Amino acid sequence: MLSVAFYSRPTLQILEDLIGKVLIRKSGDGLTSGIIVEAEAYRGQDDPASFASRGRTKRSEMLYGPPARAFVYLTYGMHHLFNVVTEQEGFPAAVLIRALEPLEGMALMQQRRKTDDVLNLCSGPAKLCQALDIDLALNGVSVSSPRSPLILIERTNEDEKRKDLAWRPRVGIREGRDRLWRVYLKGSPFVSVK
DNA sequence: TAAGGGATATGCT
DNA sequence: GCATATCCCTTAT
Repeated sequence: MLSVAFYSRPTLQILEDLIGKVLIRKSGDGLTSGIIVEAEAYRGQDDPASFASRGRTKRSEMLYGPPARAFVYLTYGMHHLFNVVTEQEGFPAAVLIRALEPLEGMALMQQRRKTDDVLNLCSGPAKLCQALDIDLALNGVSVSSPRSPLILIERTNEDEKRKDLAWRPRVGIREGRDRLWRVYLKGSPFVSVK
């Protein structure tokens, strides 16, 4: 499992390192997991895309907290977004997980997403929250505790065997209009933005 | 391409 | 208080 130290480093470094890691969600109705193929960084009050750019408010408070905690919020009134808090307590920063390659619990994901299309299960920040049943109830939970319902780990050999990936993790960097720090796994069909 | 929907922050009164 | 604009999206068209 990725340690607190992993999340205490500079956010852009963490951002890149998270590509290829596995996000695991344990819930009452089963286990679901996926390989991170796209993510995006928000760091500091000077980042105009970050909640923190508009000061320390109730909504941005989690960003200022200690690293290795989940920051979940609702956007557009209906979609949950999942971030991992990074850097030292007091410095507002996080990485938004934007897309996963589904790994385990495929049937459960299909049921929650109401589709059988594997490419449509986790190819977006709100889609993956729906597929993994991530909502506000998980806001603030640790992602580096063995007992947590939400953890991140290195890919294991078992995963490699199961997936037999054709591509190797190579990170691409996308510079959007105002989102400068988005990375994705090159060649993956599971990224959210084509 | 647009509509759907709720929480948040801001700017009034 | 209340009104309004905005928000890191998805689905259906």
